[in-house]
Amino acid sequence: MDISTILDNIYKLPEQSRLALQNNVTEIAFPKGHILLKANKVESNIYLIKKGLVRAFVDRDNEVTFWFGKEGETVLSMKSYVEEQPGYESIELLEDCELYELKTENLKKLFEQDVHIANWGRKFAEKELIKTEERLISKQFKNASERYLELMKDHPELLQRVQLGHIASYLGITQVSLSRIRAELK
Amino acid sequence: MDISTILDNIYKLPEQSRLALQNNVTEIAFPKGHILLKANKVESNIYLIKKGLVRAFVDRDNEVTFWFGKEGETVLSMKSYVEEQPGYESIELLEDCELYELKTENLKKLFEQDVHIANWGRKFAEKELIKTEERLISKQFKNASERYLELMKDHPELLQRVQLGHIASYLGITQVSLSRIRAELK
DNA sequence: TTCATTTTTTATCATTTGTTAAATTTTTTC
DNA sequence: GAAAAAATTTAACAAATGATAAAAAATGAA
Repeated sequence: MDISTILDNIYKLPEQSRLALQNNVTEIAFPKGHILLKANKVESNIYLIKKGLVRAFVDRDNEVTFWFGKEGETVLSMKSYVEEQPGYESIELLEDCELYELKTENLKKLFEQDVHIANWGRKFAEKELIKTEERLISKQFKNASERYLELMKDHPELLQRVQLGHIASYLGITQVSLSRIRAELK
Repeated sequence: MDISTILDNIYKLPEQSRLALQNNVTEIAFPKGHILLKANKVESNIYLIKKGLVRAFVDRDNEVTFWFGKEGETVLSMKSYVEEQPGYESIELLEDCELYELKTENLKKLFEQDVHIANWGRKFAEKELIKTEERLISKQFKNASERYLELMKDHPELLQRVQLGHIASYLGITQVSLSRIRAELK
């Protein structure tokens, strides 16, 4: 996926602003299994996914996956990005990935200088906010089985690309529960 | 709570930009029980809470409260604000409220014209996003009892101001479950 | 391919949360 | 302040999900 397509999908930018952003982007690739961002660390880059799949997870006694990112999506340590504080999540590559890397520091300078880029950043946060809020509501309304069916409907490709343990974690249930649910649906 | 304090708490604005925002704000009051924003409707205003308490809820077969807003917080129909589409939530006043009203249309013009205000809007969305993401993670890590204790710790005043049925809904459990949890904690 | 490792499923039992109904307490209204 | 209404708690049982262990299936390495 092309960098200009990714940027414009978030918010359509005037050519000049989009180029200003693109000029700060470098391409980089990592293999499956690589840890791109680490929890409890102030991260200084964000990434846009050109190709591949990643997951965000929090690791306390057990490990909880709470986000998947694929082509066109933005990978960042939310607390680092917003508050310049150590983040709660780690990002692991679930497939070999090609990424566009962008230094948070440079992005923040652009936010101050260019109203279009500031609005691009605003739209990015707003869209993520809606997605997160909808998931929170879905979690409160629906049982595990309904959430699984919803995920199958909205993101069927994830079922092909992600192992079920991570899917279960994302749905907020154990892998054993997910197996049971899948068996009941047959 | 003063409008300039509320605005600056989200993101410190230069005097001129802050005044541009303030000039678009009008004060308005509604009594407890009033429905400020309605689900399935494109809402054209957002509100900043000067005084009082509100809840956001989704109403399908049962009613789920997923957000409380108090002094200094921003009330909006997220889908209306971001996508100009009918929102999923209604907002009910849990106390008599004094509000600052701001037309979304005017705010969006300011976003295009003033880079500081655009960054104010960006920061607002980013901060809400972190709060929402932390709640989603909390819901996946913690059981009902732990979430109740967390709420008591982080927002003890809510327990005084909100009836337990709404708290239970916010925690994602039934009122009966919450009563049981409270009894066990004694 | 074959063996080892990892992932997924199945089974059993324990725990948590939901449902319904009734009792109790608190709040509101007259 | 008394009666009515609303909110909260308690109780008993049902349903959903978790925990643990073992079996089966899929994947990866030699």
